[in-house]
Amino acid sequence: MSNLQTRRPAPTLEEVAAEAGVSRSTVSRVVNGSSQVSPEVLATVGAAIEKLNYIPNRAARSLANRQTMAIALVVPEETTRFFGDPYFAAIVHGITMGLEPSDYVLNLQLAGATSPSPKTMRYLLGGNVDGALVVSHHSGDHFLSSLDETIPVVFGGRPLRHAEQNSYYVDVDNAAAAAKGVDHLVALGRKRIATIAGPADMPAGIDRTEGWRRSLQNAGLPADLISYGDFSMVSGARSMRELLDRAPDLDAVFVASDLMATGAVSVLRERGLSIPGNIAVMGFDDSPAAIGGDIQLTTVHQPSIEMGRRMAETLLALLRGETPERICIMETRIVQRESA
Amino acid sequence: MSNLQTRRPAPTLEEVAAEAGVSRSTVSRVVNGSSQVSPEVLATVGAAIEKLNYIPNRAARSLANRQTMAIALVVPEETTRFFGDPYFAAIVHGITMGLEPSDYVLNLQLAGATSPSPKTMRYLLGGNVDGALVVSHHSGDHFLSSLDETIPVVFGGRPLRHAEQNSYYVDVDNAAAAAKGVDHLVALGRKRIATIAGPADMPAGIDRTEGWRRSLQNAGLPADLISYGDFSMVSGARSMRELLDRAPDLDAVFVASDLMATGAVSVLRERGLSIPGNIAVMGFDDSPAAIGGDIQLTTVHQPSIEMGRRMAETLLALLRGETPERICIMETRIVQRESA
DNA sequence: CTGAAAGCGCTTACAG
DNA sequence: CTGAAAGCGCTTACAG
Repeated sequence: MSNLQTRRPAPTLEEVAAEAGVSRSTVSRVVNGSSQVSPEVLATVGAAIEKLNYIPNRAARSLANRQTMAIALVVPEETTRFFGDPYFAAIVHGITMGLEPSDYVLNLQLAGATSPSPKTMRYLLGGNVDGALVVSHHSGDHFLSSLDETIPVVFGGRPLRHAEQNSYYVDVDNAAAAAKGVDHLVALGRKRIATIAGPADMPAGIDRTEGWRRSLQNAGLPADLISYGDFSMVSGARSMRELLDRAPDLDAVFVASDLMATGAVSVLRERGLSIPGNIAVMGFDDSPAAIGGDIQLTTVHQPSIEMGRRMAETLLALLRGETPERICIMETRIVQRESA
Repeated sequence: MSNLQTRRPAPTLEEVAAEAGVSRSTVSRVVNGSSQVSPEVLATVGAAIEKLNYIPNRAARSLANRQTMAIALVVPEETTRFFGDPYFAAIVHGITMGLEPSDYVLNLQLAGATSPSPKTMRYLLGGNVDGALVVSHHSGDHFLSSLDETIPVVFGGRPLRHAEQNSYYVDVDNAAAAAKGVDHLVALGRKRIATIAGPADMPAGIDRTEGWRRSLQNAGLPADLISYGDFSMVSGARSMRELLDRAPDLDAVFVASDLMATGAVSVLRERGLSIPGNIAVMGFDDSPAAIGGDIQLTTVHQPSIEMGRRMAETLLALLRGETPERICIMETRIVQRESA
C-alpha cells in the first residue's frame, strides 16, 4: 500500500454519463444489461465505461436496490475439522465454481461447533447477505432456523431439525449408499462386519449407520459392532482400536468417511493385519484421503464437487426468484481399489 | 426462507432517532461510539436501539464513509491444496480469531494457482474490500503487485517478487528453522540426510532448502540428495520413492512440510524400513498432520495459528492508520516425537 | 428508448 | 453536546 492517500477516486456513474453525453439512468441501464437501450447509445456508453475503467460502486448499488450480492458460507464446525477434511475442500470447490458465473461473493462464516458469535448472528441476520449456504450442520444448531426464516438458505446434507423441514438441500441417499458399500463387503464373503460411524447428531452419521445395519440384516449377519467417530482421522484410529479389542474375529469394517478410514488403516498396519487379506476396509466419500495413503481405499463415491456446485446453483435460482427443486439427491457408486 | 416477501423492513437510523426523540446525527454518534454524547442521551438512544433491535445498514454506512468493512482472504492456490493442508487451517483459524474483535468480515477469494479471474480482480481492485490477506503466494503471482498498490495487504510468508519489497508480512525464519531441524538429524549421527523440498517458486520452499543445505555444509556432509514436492501428501510419497531409489544408503530425511512427511512415511513403511531405526524423519509445521498418522512426527514447529492472528492484527492496525512493524518474524522450535 | 427526480440509509463537516 | 443539511453513488418508477 505504497500510496494509500494519493489514489485518485474511482470514476462514478456520473462521470461516465458526462463522458458519453447521456443521463445517469442510461448508463445505469447499460451497466445492468437492460435491453431498453439503443445500439448506438450502448456503444457510446460502453466506450466511455471502457475509457474511464468504470467499476460500479457496490455499496451504492446495494443501498439503492437492496441487494448485497454477497452469500454467506456458514460452517458450524471447528476450523480444524473444516480444513482437515478433504470432503469440505471438494464442497467448497464446487460452490466457488457454481458461484463463478454470478456476481455474488462468498463470505466465510466459521460458526464454531456450538453456536455462532453474536457478531456472526448480527451479520447473517442483519441483511448483510442475500442468502446462505450451510455445510456440515449438527442437530444442535438451533440458530440455523432463524437464518432460514430470514434469507434463502441451501443446506449441504439433509437438515435434521424439525424447523428445517421445508429447507432446500442437496444430498445423497446416505443410507442406500452405505448399504451398497456394505453389500459389497458381504459379497466378498465377510461375516464380521463392523462400522466406524459418524457422529449421531449429523444426518450423514445417522443415515450411513442405518445403511450398514440394513445391509447386515438383509444378509442375516449381526449388526453389533459399532464405534462412533467424529469424521476425523484420529477418531477413526481410536475406533478401530476399540473394535479390534472388542472383536478380534473382525474381518471387515465399513467406515463412514475416508478420513476416518485412513486412521483405521494406520491402526490395522500397526497391528500387523493385512488389508484386505485379514480385514477389508470400505470407506465413504472418495475424497483425496482415499488415495493419499499407502493403500488405495475402496470406497463409496459421492460427487462432492458437484454437490457444492448444485448448492450454489440452487441458491442462485432462489435468489433470482425461481423455484428450483427443494431437494436434490445425487448419485453414488462404489469405487473399487485395494482395500476391499 | 418461508416468507421472503412478508418480512417487514429493518428499522433505520431515522426511526431510532424518532423513537429516542433526537436527531439522526446523534443516533449515528452513539452507534459509532463517539464520546461527544451526554450520558442521558446515550442511555435514551441505547434504549431505543435496543427496543427496535436496530442494526446499521452496511451498504449505507459504506457509501457514506467509504469503508467496506470487508477484508479479502486471497489464496493463490488450488482449492484442493488449500483445503488439503492443515497448515492453512491453522492460518485461517488464526485470522478469524484476529478479526473476531473487529467489525470486518472475511471474503474468501480462491485465486487458482495461476492468476485470478477477471471477476476476482475487479472485485479486489474495485474498492470492494478495505484490505487483503494473502496466503501461500508463488513467485508467478504478478497480480498481487497491483493489489498491493491499491489497498493495504499483509502477506503470510515473505513475498518473493521485487515489486513487493515493501510489503508487510509475517513469517518465520525458514532457513534458520530448517537448519535447526537438520542439525537435530546430524546430532543423531545421521550421515546421509536427504530433503524433500517445497516448490522452488515459494519462499517457504526455497528458504527451507537453503537451511537444509547450510546445516549439512556446516557438518561437512554432502547436500546432494534433494527431491522437490509441492507440499502435498502424494508428492511427499513420490519424492520419497525417488530418493530411496537414488540413494539406498539414506539414513534421514528432512521434509519441508508435515503433510509431505506423511506421504514419505507411508512409502518408508511400504518398503519395510523402520522409523527412525533405518531412517529418521524430520517434518516441518507441526500441524495436525504430524500427529494424525501411525507414527508421531518429530518436526519443526511454527506457530501457524499465531501467525494468522498476527496477520489479521497487522492489517487491522494498517486500516486504523497506524504504522505496525512491517515484518514480523515468529519463533520456531523442534518438537521431538517418534520419527527422529 | 431516454431523462429528471426522488430515494436508498448512513456519515460528516459546519453551526450553534 | 446537538441538529440541519449536504452528500456518498447508485436504481427505479414515472413521464415523455
